[in-house]
Amino acid sequence: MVITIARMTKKRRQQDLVETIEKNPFITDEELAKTFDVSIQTIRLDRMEIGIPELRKRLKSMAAETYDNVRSLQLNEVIGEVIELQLDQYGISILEINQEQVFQKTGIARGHYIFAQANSLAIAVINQEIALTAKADIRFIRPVYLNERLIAKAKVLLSYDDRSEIEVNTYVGNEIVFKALFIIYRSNEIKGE
Amino acid sequence: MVITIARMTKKRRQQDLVETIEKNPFITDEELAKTFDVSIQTIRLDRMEIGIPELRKRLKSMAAETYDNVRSLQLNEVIGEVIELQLDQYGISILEINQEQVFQKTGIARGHYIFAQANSLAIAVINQEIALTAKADIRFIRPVYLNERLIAKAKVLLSYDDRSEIEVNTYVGNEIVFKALFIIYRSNEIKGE
DNA sequence: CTATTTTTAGTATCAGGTACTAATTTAGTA
DNA sequence: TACTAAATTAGTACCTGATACTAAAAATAG
Repeated sequence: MVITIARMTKKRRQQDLVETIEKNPFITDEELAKTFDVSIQTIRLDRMEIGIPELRKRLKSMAAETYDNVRSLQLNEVIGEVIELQLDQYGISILEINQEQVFQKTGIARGHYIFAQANSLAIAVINQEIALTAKADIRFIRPVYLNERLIAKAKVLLSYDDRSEIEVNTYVGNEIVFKALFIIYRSNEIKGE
Repeated sequence: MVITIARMTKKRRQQDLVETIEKNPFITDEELAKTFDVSIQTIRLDRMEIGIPELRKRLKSMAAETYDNVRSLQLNEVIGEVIELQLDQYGISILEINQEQVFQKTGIARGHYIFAQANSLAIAVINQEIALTAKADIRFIRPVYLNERLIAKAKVLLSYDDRSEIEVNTYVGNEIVFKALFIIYRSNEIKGE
């Protein structure tokens, strides 16, 4: 009896291919052939069918993105990853503090990152085209260190016609490290004080 | 009489080469040869001597930058350019709002950039190894738009042993757009509330 | 006017492909 | 079970944008 390892279907392989290349756009056809255990021609046929460009073109367009600054928009939208969101009610986001976000001498996170996480979460919770921070009271309760994972929890306390009051508490584990109270306007015209 | 167009010196050409490639990293050796009116070999010798990698390697490393998030958040070190600084007294910084810092739909600057400018200026004014924001009251007085130039002015109001109170007002022209009051600790141990 | 530097020319080779033809294998079905 | 269609593999010629190298020609300096 010959043991035959069931071959992947074409469809499945192509789906996986997309994922693999997305995950590592630097991979060559040869390497792909090895990982999927098919010939290099199959990989190339797959790429053609799906419409994935060759390695060098992928790199070029990624480089162009860097150059054009197109990409940074995405990155800068929301600081931290929103993992839970009930519009107009509450939201949770996490942010792991990395090298770039700390003072080198102390390894302590720069305050504006912690603020940015809280602020962008608060904005995200407000389900509006236009939502602008008008006022904030904030407390940094204890320093946050490199590699700590910040969990920001936002809760809408009050909602008026034109503005909302949102409380954001940020934790490392169970320990609260930061508190903020935002007043966010959502009318077309922002009213300052 | 033969009119001879003076040939560029090697040194000069190599300087220009660096600049040209920096300005447009997507240029091939062939195109470079044409623009400098030398042979492709000369361009290659030049690149070797200077240590500029070939086009494809340049693109690859640019792509890697995108991928690695090295460029990541521009909320890096100090947000804004500090143009005046009297330690423990006052400071001024300017920040021009660009595409990446605004909401695409409205062209209005995200609040955390404005905060970040103020916060990093306040930290810069405190002449200490360790200076951490403990508390802040902030008001966004009017929205700030794309291409507006923010001028943040920080003034130390009070100084205690372990902390300072700093006021930051941010202007566009003569118009105040943002106000903040920071309490910044400068002892080794930060005391939260 | 020669010695040295600089530049150009040319060839072989490489990576990572495209584009194409043809053969082989596998799977579906009458 | 045999036939057919789909899928896969093999192989070749060619492409771009290079490296690495040798050698010759031209320009410049001493």
